[in-house]
Amino acid sequence: MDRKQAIIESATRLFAEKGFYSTSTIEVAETAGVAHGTLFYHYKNKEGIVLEIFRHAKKVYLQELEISVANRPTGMEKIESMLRFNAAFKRTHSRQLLIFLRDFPEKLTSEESELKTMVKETNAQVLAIISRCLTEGIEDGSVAPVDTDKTAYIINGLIFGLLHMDLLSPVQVPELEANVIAFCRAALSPAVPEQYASSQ
Amino acid sequence: MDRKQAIIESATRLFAEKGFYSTSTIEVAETAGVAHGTLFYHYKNKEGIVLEIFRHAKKVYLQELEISVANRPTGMEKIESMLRFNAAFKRTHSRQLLIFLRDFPEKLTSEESELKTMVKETNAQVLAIISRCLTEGIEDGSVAPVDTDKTAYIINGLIFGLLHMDLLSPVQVPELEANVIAFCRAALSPAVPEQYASSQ
Amino acid sequence: MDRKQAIIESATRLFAEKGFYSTSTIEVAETAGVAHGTLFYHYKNKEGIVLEIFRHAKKVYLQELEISVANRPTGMEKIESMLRFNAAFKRTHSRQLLIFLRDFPEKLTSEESELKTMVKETNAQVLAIISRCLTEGIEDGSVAPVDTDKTAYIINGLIFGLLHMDLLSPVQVPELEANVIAFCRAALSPAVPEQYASSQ
Amino acid sequence: MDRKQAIIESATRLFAEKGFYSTSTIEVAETAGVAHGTLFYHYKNKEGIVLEIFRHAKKVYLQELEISVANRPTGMEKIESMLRFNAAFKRTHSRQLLIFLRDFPEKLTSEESELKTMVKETNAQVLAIISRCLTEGIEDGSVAPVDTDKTAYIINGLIFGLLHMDLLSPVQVPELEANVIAFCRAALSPAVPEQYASSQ
DNA sequence: GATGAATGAGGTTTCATTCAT
DNA sequence: CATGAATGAAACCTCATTCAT
Repeated sequence: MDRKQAIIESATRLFAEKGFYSTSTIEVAETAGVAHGTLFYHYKNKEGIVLEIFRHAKKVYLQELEISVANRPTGMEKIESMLRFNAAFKRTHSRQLLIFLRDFPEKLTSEESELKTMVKETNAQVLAIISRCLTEGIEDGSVAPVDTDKTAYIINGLIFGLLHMDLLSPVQVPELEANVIAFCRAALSPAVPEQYASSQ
Repeated sequence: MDRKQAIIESATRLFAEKGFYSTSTIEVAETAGVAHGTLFYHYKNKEGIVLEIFRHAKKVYLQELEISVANRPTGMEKIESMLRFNAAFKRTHSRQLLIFLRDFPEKLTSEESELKTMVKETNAQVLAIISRCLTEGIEDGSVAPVDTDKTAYIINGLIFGLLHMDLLSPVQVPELEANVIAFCRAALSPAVPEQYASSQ
Repeated sequence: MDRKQAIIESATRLFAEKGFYSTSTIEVAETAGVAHGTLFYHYKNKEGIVLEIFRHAKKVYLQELEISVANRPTGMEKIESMLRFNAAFKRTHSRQLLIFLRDFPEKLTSEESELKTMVKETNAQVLAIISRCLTEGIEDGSVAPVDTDKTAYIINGLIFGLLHMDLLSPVQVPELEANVIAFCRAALSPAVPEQYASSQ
Repeated sequence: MDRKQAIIESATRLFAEKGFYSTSTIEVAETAGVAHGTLFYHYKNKEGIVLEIFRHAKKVYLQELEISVANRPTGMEKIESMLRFNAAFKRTHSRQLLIFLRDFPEKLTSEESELKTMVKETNAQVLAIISRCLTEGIEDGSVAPVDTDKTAYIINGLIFGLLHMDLLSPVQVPELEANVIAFCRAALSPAVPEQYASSQ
C-alpha cells in the first residue's frame, strides 16, 4: 500500500469536506491509516500536502485544456470547446477546485508562496490559450474583432465566477452550460449575421 | 471618539490588510485603542465584528444598486448602469469586498451562519434585480429574448469573477469596465441589428 | 497571589534542577499553579521567562558589584573585595548562575538574541570595573604596573572558570575563596615587597 | 571512503557550527554522504557520535599535555609550558572544544553518562598534572610554597575560564597568552625575589 | 460601560530511533 | 554492511473568549 498516495487521497477528501484549515493533520493521518509523523516524512508541511494536490490538478487541467481546443476548426468552436471542458472539469475535479477556491484566497494576497506562483502560472497560461483562440477566431471570421487580451480576461472571469458560484455560493445554481455557451457565442459573434453581411 | 466605531474601522483595515484569520482580536483592540475585553462587550464574538462590517456594506450595496438601475429608459441601459455601478463600488468598498471574497468562502459551505444567510439574501436580491432588468429589456426590445433567470446567473457570475480576479488574483488585471459593458451588450443585443430588423 | 512572580520562581527552580531544555512549559505552569496559557500571557516565550530571570540577576549583580568595590581604600583591596563578592554571589544566586552557565552557551554563539546582548553588556561592564580597579591600584601603588585591560580579561576568566567548575564540573571543588584571593594578590602585587622596597 | 570516519568529520563540523542540539542526525548523514540509518549502524545513538569525538580529543589532549610538561627543568617552566600548550590546543582543536563547552554542560549535572565519566577522568588527570608540577616547583625553588591541590584548581579554572571566554563569549577577547603566563608566574613566584632571598 | 488578567483546548512540527529488506 | 521508510512521543505556542472588578 502506497502511504504517500493514501495521504493525498485522504487529504483531498477531508480538505474538500471540512476545509483545509478545519482539518487537522492528525485527522489526515488517521484517515489515511498512517502514523502522524509519516505525513511530515513525505511532505514538508501541511501546505506541502495541498501543494501536491494542486500540482497534479494543474497539470491535468492545462493538458486537457490544450487538448480540448486543439482540432477544432474555428476560433469560436475552440472557445466553445473550452467552455465545455471547463464544465466537465468542474464535475470531475470538484474537490480539488473546491479546496482551492475556498481555502486559498488568503494565501494569494499575502505571502509569496509556491501556491501563488502556481496560480500565477496557471492563470497566465489559461489567458494565453483563450487569447490565442480569439485571435484565431478573428482571423477565420468566426469571432468579432475584439481586444483579444482584455476579452480573454473577461471570459476567464466569467468561467471563474460561475465555478465559484456553483461550488461555493449558498444559492442553488441551475445547469448553465448551454446558456453560457450561447451567451459567449452571442457576445463574440461578428456583429452582422452572415446572411446580411453578404448583402452589404 | 466612539469605541464601537473605532473597532469597526480598525477591524476593516486590519482584516483587509492581513486577513480575517491572521488578525487576532488583540490586534484589533490595540489598533482601535480600546481594551481587549471591550471588543466582546460590544460584539458577541470575532465573527460579530465582521458581520457588522458586512451588514453595513450589504445595505449600502443594495440601496445604491437599486438606484443605479432606476430611471434608465431601457432594460439594456439598466444592465449597463448596473455594471458601471459594480465597477464603482469595487473602488469605494475594496476593503470590505476583499475581506468577504478572501476570508469567508470557508464559512459559506460549512456552518449555517448568519453570514451565509446574509450572502444568500444579497445574492437572491441581486439576481432578482438583474432578472427584472432583463425582462424589461426583452419587453422594450433592447435585449434579446433570453432565459432571464439563467442569464442573470451568468451576468452575476461574470461580475463576481471579475471582481475576484481584480482583488485577489496574483495577476495584474487591466481596466476592463468598457470592455465588459461591450461584451454584455453584444451578448444581450437582439441578434439582428436594428437597421436590418426594420428591413425584415 | 502574584502569578507572574510564581512563574518566575517555579521556572528558576525547575530550570536549575532539570535544565532549561529538559523542563517543559507545561511543567513550569503546573508547578506555579497557573494555567499553561498564563505563561504566554505574561511572557512572550519560554525564552522570555528565562530572560526575565537573567535581567533581574544582572541588575542585582552589577549593582552589588559596584557597591563591593566602592569605599575600599586601595585598588588591590577593591579587587579583593570583588573576588569576595563573587564568591558570595555564587552562594546566593547559584540557581540563576547555573541556568545561565549550563543552558545558554548555545545561544551565545548563534542567534543575535536579547540574551546575547545582555551578556555582552554585563561582560563589558564587569571588565570595565576590574580594569578601573587595576588602574587605581597602579596609581596608589598597591598593584604592579600591568596591562589593565588584558589583566581584567584574565581575572574575569579566572572568576568565570572557577564558577563554572564549582557549579558544573563533575569533580568536587574545595573551598577556594582565600586561595584565589592570595593567588591574585601575589599575581598583582608590585614585584618588590614593601619591606625591601624601602631599602632600595 | 570510510563511512565511519566521514560521519565523525561531518558531525564535528556541523556540531561546531550549528550546535549539537540544533544539528539533526539526518543532516549529519546527508553531509557525510551516507544513509540516515547508517549512523545508527555505526554508533549506538546521537550521543555515541559525539562521544567518539571526545574520546579522541581527550586522548590527544592528555598525551600532548604530558609531553608538554616533560623535559622542562623546573616546576615553574612546566606550568608555563602547560599554559602554552593549552593555548596551542585551543587553536588546533577549537571545534571539539567548542562542542564540548557549548553543548554539554547540560549533561554534566544531570545524568550519569559516559560523558560525565570522561570529563571527570580528564579533569582529575589534568589536576594531578598541574599539582605535580607545582610540587616539583616548590621543591626546586621555582614556585612559592602554595597549597598545590587548591592552586591546581585555580590554574585549571583560569585555563578553562579563558578558553570559555575565547570560544563562547560574545565579547572579542584579545590575545592573552603572554599575559596569562606573566600573571601565573607572578602569582606563583616565591614572594622574595632571589636577589634579596640570598641576602637573608 | 469598560477593563485586562487568566484560561485551556487545539494544532503543527521536529526528530532520534527502529527494523524489514 | 547499509539502507530509508516509518514511527510516535513530546514540545511550544496561539488565541478567542470569559469574568471579576
